[in-house]
Amino acid sequence: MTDPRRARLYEELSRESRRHLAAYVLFNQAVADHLGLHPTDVQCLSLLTAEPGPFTVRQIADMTGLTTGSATRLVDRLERGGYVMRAPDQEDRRRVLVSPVPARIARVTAVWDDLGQAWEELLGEHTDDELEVITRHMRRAHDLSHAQMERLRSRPKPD
Amino acid sequence: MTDPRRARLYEELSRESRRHLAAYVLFNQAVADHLGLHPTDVQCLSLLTAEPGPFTVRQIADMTGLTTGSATRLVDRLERGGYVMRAPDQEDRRRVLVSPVPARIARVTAVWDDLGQAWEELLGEHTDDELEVITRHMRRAHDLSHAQMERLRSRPKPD
DNA sequence: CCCCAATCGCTGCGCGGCGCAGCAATCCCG
DNA sequence: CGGGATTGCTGCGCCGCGCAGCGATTGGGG
Repeated sequence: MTDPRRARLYEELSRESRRHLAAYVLFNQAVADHLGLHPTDVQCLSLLTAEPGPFTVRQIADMTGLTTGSATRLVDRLERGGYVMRAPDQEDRRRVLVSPVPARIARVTAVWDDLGQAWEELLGEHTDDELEVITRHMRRAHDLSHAQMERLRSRPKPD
Repeated sequence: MTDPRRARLYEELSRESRRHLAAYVLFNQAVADHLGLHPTDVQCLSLLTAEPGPFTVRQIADMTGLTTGSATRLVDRLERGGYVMRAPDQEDRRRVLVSPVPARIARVTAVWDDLGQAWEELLGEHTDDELEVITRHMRRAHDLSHAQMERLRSRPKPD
């Protein structure tokens, strides 16, 4: 059951995961400082560009974990900065479709691409199989985090 | 050079990484809400428990990316909540050593351990080699993020 | 031995992101 | 056609955060 070697592997992965995530938070903050934005804004742009298609304000709120009110303010900032555009949805006139502005977004992706090369060097040392293993783990970790988060939200708080 | 299959693997890993990181941020926030803390506080506790030994306020500031002033306030909150203890450093009386309070920290780790089981199930489907691949990737990604962050900080801002 | 620069942690101050509650507009369904 | 649900927006207050400055302490150079 508790193979000490496996336990050690788990422990180490846990540790590295925390450090990795902490580093990401710091890195995200550095990018935000560099661009004169807020970490939330950069995070939002990352999500907007990760998947295609315009998003509604509500979708952005759900993705970032803020309320619709704060999401409105977030889109306000991004729109004022020229990073996104608002457009009314003809199908449902209550909705507002938010689309990234490629020309402006390029300033952000330029920072990412700058590291992209270093990233590719890092990934280049992996075989196809290894990359798939990592990717699969990411996806499953994402699904698990998501499920646990929802479970956590629908549970009575201690205190 | 640009093997389309490799390019697709990179693309997919990039996408999953973003989603994974976004999910972590949301999950971290959910944990914070659940405990009545702030995401920063939870993040700090995660780092405090990831590595042993007391930390100075400055170390905490560096780890979390905030200023020493904000780190002081952070430690204030954690101390008021009973999660950490302050202790003067005899060797250097300017410093203050911050140590986690295990009994109180247990409330946080309890939340994590609750998912720990699901995590082990997830990890259990991997072979030892695969786990090492993932761990190694995490570590190298951490190192790269850290290096890129420092490079980003010591560079002139656009605008 | 003393003096001065550097470091550490703490504290007012103001900014601004955020949640909350309420709003009008719009859609959906009976 | 009417009532409830949904969407996005807006005051309001809270509070985390960076900034600048403070005293205390340390280490090093003259």
